[in-house]
Amino acid sequence: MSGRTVTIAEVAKHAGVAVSTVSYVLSGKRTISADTRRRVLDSISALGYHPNAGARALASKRSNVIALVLPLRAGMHVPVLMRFASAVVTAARRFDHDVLLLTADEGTAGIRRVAASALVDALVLMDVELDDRRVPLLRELPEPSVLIGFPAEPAGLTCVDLDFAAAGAQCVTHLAERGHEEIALLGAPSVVYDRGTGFATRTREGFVDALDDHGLKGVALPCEETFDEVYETVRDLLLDRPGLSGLVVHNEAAVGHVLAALRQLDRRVPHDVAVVAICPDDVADRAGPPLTSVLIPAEEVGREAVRLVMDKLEGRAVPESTLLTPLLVVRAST
Amino acid sequence: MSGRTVTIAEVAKHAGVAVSTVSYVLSGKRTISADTRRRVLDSISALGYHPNAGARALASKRSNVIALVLPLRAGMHVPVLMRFASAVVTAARRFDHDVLLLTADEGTAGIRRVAASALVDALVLMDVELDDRRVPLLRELPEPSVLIGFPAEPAGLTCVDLDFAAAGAQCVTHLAERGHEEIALLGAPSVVYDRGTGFATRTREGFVDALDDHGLKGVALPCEETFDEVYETVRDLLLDRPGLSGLVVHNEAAVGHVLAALRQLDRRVPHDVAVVAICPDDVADRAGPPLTSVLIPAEEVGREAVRLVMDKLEGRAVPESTLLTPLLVVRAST
DNA sequence: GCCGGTCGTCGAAGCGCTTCGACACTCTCA
DNA sequence: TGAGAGTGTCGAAGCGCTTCGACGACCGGC
Repeated sequence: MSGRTVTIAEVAKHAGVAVSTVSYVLSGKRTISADTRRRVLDSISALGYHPNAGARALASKRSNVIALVLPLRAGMHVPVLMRFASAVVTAARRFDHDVLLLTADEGTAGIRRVAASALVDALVLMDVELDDRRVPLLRELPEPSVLIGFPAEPAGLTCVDLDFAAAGAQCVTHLAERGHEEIALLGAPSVVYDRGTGFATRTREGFVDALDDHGLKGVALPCEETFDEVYETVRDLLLDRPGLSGLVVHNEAAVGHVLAALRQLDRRVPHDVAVVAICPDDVADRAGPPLTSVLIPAEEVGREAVRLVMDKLEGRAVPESTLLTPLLVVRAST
Repeated sequence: MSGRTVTIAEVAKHAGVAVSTVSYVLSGKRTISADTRRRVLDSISALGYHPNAGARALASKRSNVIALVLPLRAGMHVPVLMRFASAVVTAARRFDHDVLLLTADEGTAGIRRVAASALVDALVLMDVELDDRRVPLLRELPEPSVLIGFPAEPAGLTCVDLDFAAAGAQCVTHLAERGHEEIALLGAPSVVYDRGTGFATRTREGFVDALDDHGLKGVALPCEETFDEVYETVRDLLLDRPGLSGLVVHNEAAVGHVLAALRQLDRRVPHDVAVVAICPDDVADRAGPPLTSVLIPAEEVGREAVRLVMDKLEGRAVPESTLLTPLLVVRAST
């Protein structure tokens, strides 16, 4: 067992080989005979050896750590973000990497710091705005990076996300097929649009374009997150548009309030008003009634982001843009 | 500007001093004349020097990284957890440390790995269960650790949390003062109690004990998170206990559903039923109506956890148990 | 039976930093 | 005035690992 910390030299002595041989067994960068490998591996587990991360990073110029930059801004739905984050951590481990968590307090200085100090090999950035302050920095950084989300000018970057425009359009198509003729999109809080967060804007664009394509009447509105504000928004919407019979909700925090408001306004779902949500599956499932929804494939996006960043680390070419196809699941609300 | 990466040797040459002098300027571990310090600092910013994290860790046996172990289990309210996490990151930066994010997939192996490889100097663990598999490991690890939450047997560990028993009691006291005679606690989902998560259990104990102290009638129930289940729970509760006029809700995900259910059952808040929540301030504020609540001081807990872990790293003695006093804020619901 | 080519292993040179002991000064006080 | 006690700085020895070049041993081909 371990008294003190075990070094590669002790493993080498125990196995009766050179230090470099142990290193090559571990990295597989040179061929090693089956017999020697066995002995080394046995010594490693006998002594409980763990390579020292600092020494490894110093010698190899690779820390095997990637940064996850997660600003946690106002109006963002945290459980969704954490799905992405969690998926990134899990995927990174598959590539034998760990994840350093960076929040927004330091601004871009934190990114610069962890990159310049070689604390991390690469970066994954979340909650990307259309005009994101981090983007110019990424362009000049030698470390590879991947964005989850798209800025306004994504050329030269590597971005991955759900195709929110297609998601917005798919909701419209679904409601059109159900025979609805006038519908509305309740989107993110207005602060999120003001900030120019890509996914909110792109959903709205997809929604509006699809209205035209299907010849539907409709409107796209931002939607706040307190019950009272949601109630007012829904009430006014129904007053203004008596013909409205379908609602697309792209706001995880408000979706429960929307359903409560409809109940209070004596509209039955889906009989009087059909509701489609864009949200994670479990949020849709947990609502009353369970909601037809376009799911946000957080696990897949996170996994893909890590795959891309690893490809870049290995010097492989990657596409600038990766858009995942949305999938609409029909439940009780339409 | 930086072409390649700048080393301490280049800084030393540029400033006309020895490498060790630069190091001492940076660490402050030996006295350096004001003049020399100036020159070194100037060279550092002229060259854009950033110490290499790996080299530093190797030489000093300190990585300046702490692990944040965040399992994200079922039934936990993620936005609340992320407040803690975010507070930990911010506080760690104050001490010039970064945060490595560990999730549950690897189980205890991940903890062992990052500790043994000296990737991290210390650990902060969240979402602690009464009988937590990580606890025995922590006891044998040479690296210091702090738990956010309390296991059943916290002796020998360092734990910090809101005093949930006091929080539960404080809600009862508040309702008693308002003249309520029969009340109920709607707590976490039953899976959380089954798992033996400390905070849920301790709130319930504080609640039940306080009922006795104040001579109130009452009951403590788990509470699921879908609207339909919440609705049934609330409806049955009101049927079974016609005299019930106060509700304590300790479940961030259900609190909106509880209010919606009460509306649907034609009970006005606070006129027919008073509601006190135990949740973050903004959740309480955003509800309809805004809720009297005991706030969960996530920022303070996170900050305190980091302070404790830094004290332990410096070899200072720390209390085994740190309980933060709950604070009840009166809003429109009582 | 000798030559070139693999294969498997070794030794040593760093990677960029911290830290220890040494040393030259300058003060202070007997 | 000289011993003793600071100051401020330097040089060198690692920290534990990866990687490069070297070098036997062994192989097949002619």
